[in-house]
Amino acid sequence: MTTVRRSDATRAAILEAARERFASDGYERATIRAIARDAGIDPSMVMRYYGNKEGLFAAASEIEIGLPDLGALPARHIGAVLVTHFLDRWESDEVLTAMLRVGVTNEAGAARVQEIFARQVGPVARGVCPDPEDAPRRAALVSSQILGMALARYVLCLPPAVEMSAEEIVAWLGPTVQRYLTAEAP
Amino acid sequence: MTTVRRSDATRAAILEAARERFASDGYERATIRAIARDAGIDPSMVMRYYGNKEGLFAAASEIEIGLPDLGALPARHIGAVLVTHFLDRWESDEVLTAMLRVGVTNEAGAARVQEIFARQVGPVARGVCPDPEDAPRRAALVSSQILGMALARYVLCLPPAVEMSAEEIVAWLGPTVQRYLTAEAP
DNA sequence: TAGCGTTGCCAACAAGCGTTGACCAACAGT
DNA sequence: ACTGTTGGTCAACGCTTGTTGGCAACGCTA
Repeated sequence: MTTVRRSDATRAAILEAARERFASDGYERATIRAIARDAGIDPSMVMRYYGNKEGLFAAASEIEIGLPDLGALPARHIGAVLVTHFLDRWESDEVLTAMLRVGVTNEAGAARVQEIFARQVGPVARGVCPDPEDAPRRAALVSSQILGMALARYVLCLPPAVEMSAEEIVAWLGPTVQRYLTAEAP
Repeated sequence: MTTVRRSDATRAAILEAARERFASDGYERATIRAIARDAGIDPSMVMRYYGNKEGLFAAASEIEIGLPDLGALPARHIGAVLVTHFLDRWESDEVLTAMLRVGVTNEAGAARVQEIFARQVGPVARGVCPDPEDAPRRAALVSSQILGMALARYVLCLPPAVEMSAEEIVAWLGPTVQRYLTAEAP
């Protein structure tokens, strides 16, 4: 049983501020002081509730991607569905952007990205690709394209990538992902 | 006329150490003190020769991608050629990895990545895509796939991406890039 | 109303950062 | 041999960082 503590609001405020700062500044430049200021409390509270900076990041990047029911969908459209879903997920909050930014300079962050993508797109690949043995390869290819678009659109902000509509991106990347998943090995 | 200074060796040592540190640690964690230690000199020399940390990074990321003669090649294989070339370039030294790592947390670094990719794959796209007006979009799509693979392989180090051979990667990504460049808009 | 755990602020710590200026040794030109 | 320039070190500066411990106010329970 998990009782409701009086400090739950503060804890949530800290997490929200942390996610924003990690997403926009990366791990090193997102200082505990700035996060505490955003949350309207003292820096020492962050330490009390999350131990240290690493613990704070671990808590802030605790998420569920929540891929939809993969098996029920027609295997023909799996590429477009995957791209759509990740695009939605990326734009719904800042957690994924934070993870990507942190993953580039921080060991724990990289592990987090690795784990999430392996656990989320790995099974999908295993389900639909011709030879289950190279499912990891397929998953990595898919991840490279999805992470690359996220990098270009949300982190580096290449103007054409930012201006494209979600539909356009799905129309372009969908077939790529589809091929990475279902085509015969070249 | 550029005379040869006695300190050129030191300057070069600093640049090499800086590129290594920026590539493996990112902008913030690559400290001037550590770079100077690697180069075997005093931190103050770095300041004397490059002004400040930003100047050092600017000097360390001064590179030429040097795309081969794009027009002379058959437009049918442009995708594979592009992927091969970038893969080579990425593995030949640490400058591109450094730029990618820094570009994620540093404003100037992001601008650098943006500029290099716009100036290098932009013209290629303008030369081969059906409608020159959406060449920037094509270039951004190509960049997203190439940067994404670099991210997965050299920064995040997803195991399958690291283990794939260069030929395999070209065989998979080549057609993608080819399609982004030459296919009719979907 | 007394006691106690919780919530929060404040002040400070040690360490590390980028950066600066004074100072010394070796060289080059006259 | 004298002098100005260059290559380099040393010690320190002001500042920010993550982190810590003490202390005041609050709310609950008896």
